[in-house]
Amino acid sequence: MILARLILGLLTLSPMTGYDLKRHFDASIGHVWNADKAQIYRTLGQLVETGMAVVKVVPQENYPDRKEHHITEAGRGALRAWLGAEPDAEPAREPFLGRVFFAGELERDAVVQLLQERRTRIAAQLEDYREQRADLGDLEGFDRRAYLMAATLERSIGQADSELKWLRQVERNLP
Amino acid sequence: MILARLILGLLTLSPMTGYDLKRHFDASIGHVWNADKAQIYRTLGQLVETGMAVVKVVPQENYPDRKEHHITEAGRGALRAWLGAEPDAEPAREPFLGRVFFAGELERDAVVQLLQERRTRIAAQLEDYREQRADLGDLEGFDRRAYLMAATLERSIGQADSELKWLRQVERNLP
DNA sequence: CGTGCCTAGGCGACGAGACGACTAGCTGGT
DNA sequence: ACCAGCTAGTCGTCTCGTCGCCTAGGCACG
Repeated sequence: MILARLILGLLTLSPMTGYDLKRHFDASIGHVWNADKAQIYRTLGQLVETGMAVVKVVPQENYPDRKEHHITEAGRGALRAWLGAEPDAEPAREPFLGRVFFAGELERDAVVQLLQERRTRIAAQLEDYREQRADLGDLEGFDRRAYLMAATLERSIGQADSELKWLRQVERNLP
Repeated sequence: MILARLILGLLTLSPMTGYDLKRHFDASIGHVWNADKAQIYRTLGQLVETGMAVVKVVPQENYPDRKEHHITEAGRGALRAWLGAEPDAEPAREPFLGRVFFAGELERDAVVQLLQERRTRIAAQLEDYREQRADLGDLEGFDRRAYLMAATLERSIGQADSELKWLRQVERNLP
């Protein structure tokens, strides 16, 4: 369900093919959600079936035809309804914390290694986010739409940043 | 897969029934992972099939029999192997950020409301985590096992805390 | 006396997501 | 000349997780 909403959201930016969508998931909203391409195409099919989007085939030279998916008024309505609706509870799912929770089973060295590997991983991610953020420039003068999109990136940055601090602290104090 | 590991981890603390496990998921590791009870029972079945755990039926007076699941040596080995293994990439999945990302479709007031609702939600969660944390007391003198478990809770607290800060900032600066 | 909740466990169906394979023409590099 | 990679899309299978419903005895409340 959520994937359908995110796709509708992306279609408000511009009409897209499944392929275009996949690239957006890998790039612009990769820090929020990621999707399997098979899943994307299936969901696009459902959106068309339920009248949320319509397909326009655009032939190209030297490349496969583009099946452009355009959002319909019904689709826009459904998107707005979702955005304004009661958010349903998000169950916690933090695989890494799961490891840490039971890492007492390991030797101390192994725990330290676990934490350090995570640290390099998150640091790399943070670096990536910061680059994306830098590409956006100063938020002053952004309209609400652009501001909110950039804000989600800042949240991901803040998140990575606070995890790094936590990791360092745990490493320092680990008995 | 991950659920199997978490269950094995819990079984190292003490033998448990599916029912016991469900309560642990709702309480102690609720901030890390949550699981459907049907899923728990199914996974327990698999663990027994693959020799990771064995069942001991304990009759009770006035209550249904307890099917206690005890972790085996093979189970302990599998758990340690998992804890030490390469963590696989965790795709980002933040439904709320998904909303915010496209919230530009809404009126300004509706966005503010969205942010505020989230804020009360997270604040309540934070309160809950803080209570759990207070129940644990001072970390000084904890062994590694207990320290790491408490550390995951602190991570969840830090996470909620940094989200609250972000929410306030976004509300303030929202164009 | 009935209603609802607690303990304990189970079943079946469904949707979401992950993974891999396959088609097909064009482009760029060695 | 050949292999790799990009654009674009399709299919099938599998696992994971969710949801709802069911059994069944004991307990407390009103």
